[in-house]
Amino acid sequence: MVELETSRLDTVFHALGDATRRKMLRELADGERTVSQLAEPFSISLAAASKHIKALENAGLLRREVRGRTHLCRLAPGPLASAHSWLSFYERFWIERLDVLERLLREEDAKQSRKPNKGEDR
Amino acid sequence: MVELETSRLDTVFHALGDATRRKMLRELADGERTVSQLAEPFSISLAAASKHIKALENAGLLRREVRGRTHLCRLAPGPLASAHSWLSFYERFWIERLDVLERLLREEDAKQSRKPNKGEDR
DNA sequence: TCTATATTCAACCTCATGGTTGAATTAGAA
DNA sequence: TTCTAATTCAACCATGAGGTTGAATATAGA
Repeated sequence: MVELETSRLDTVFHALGDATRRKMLRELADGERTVSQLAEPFSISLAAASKHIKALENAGLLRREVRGRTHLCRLAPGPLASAHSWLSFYERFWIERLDVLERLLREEDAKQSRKPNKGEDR
Repeated sequence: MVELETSRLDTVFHALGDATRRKMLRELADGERTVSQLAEPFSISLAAASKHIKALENAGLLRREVRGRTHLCRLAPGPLASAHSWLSFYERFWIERLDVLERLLREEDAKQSRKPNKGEDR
């Protein structure tokens, strides 16, 4: 039970580490899709697409409702929120870097305005 | 050149899809570490740890500075920001769900306060 | 210069992944 | 009932990932 969270993040990030699956998620963001609709944009077999969909389902990123012979898939955003919040821990690092960048630009700016305008009209 | 961004996300999410590497990043969040320092908490060979570190480096998540015979590693947050912002696109979906949850709880609450206090003193 | 330390390299093993194809399953439609 | 459509299953293949061990490389220190 202790490592359940960890392994969930494993499967989520693993699922996201494939462009095909990310595109499928993007598609699901626009609404429900059947398996064949999700497979259509890709030049892979239906069986391959079915495996990708199962990977998303295992990661908890997709829920399916079987309606007769078609499977209706929809986005399940929970694990995306988890991944997002995992990443948020590191937010201070990139914000810090943006701050440094901004400071440097400001200094450049100050230096420029102290100099006589050199070759720029307007 | 077109698919360069996509493949970068591939390697980033792939790198994050392994608990060992995530723990290494977490360690780097506390400061610079050498290769052996990063490897120390894990019961794997140094060569294996070296491969993990290379995976992080390939994903752009880690920069290394060779200082004599030791390699100083530090966190490179840029790709984390990219992954974070990729996920942010889906933010509305989980926020939506939280809103629904909140509404349901509020309704439950209202129902409760309309009822006579049933078995709760205070 | 010699030795010990930090790290990578190369070769190898095992298992998972992503793909294929053809058959099986299940449900709509005729 | 029979045909067709939607999907999965099973078997297979090639490749890559993560692990090992032992040798190679390069630098620090005596």
